[in-house]
Amino acid sequence: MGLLMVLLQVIHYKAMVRDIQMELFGGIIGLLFLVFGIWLGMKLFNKNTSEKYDGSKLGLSKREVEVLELLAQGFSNQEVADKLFVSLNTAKTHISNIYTKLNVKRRTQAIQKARDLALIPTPKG
Amino acid sequence: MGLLMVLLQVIHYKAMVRDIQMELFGGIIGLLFLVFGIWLGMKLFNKNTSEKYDGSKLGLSKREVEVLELLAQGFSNQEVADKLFVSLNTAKTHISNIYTKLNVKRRTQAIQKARDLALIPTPKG
DNA sequence: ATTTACTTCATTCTTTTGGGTGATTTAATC
DNA sequence: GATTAAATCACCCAAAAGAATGAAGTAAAT
Repeated sequence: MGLLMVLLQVIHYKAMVRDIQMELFGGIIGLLFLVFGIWLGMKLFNKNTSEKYDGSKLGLSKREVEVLELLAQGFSNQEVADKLFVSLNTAKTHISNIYTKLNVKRRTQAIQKARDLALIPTPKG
Repeated sequence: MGLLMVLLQVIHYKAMVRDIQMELFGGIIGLLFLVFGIWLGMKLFNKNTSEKYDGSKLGLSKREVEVLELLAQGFSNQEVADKLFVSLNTAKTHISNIYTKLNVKRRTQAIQKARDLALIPTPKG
């Protein structure tokens, strides 16, 4: 009878341990699903947060590519300046240099060319 | 001894049932995390996926869509006017009306929105 | 016939954009 | 230490773009 009691105790103990493991396991699974969900959400609805676009071929600096992306998002010179925390003059200088390097005359053309050269993300993907 | 065997069988059975329930529970939790993750991913990486628009046409006239296409090709107001054989003033009027109807402030935004609404062909596909 | 929508053009005015030049600072490189 | 590339900002000027009007002709629909 004592042996039986011990046996039952052991079974009970193992069940408890498994419960804890189960909770841990469930938590990990949950986390994995969370990560996967975020990744999936990103893929499905992405606007490409961070991917490097190489402007080196055309001598575009990283700052200029940055400006280019803002132009492509439809911002005015002043808005670009604000978003980069620089003066309007600075923004205009960057933009002018971009036009020269891309060999275009207007911002709409610059946006087109930048997209065409894959210097900036495309609207859809 | 027979009673003991039965007892063990019952315990084992209950553990199995609980295992199944656990798996179900874990699956549900996983799904919830998945949904939450997707939602989070959407929130984090989506910048206005789609904006509800009135009708499919938004009240844009044939001529206005024509102007829109030229804008999207990077032409200046004067160039648009020339291509349509109208005066600069007329082109500007059309363009202004387009901005009003599309509810935008700049031509770059108009181009974007027009593409987004598939009012004009996209550069790629 | 009257209304309605579209297209056309004009004027006036303000804002934005673009071109050109030059200067300063900083970081990296030689 | 000198050179170089970036990034920053300023000033001036001209052109383009945009906002807000009004108006006139035309074609289609009611």
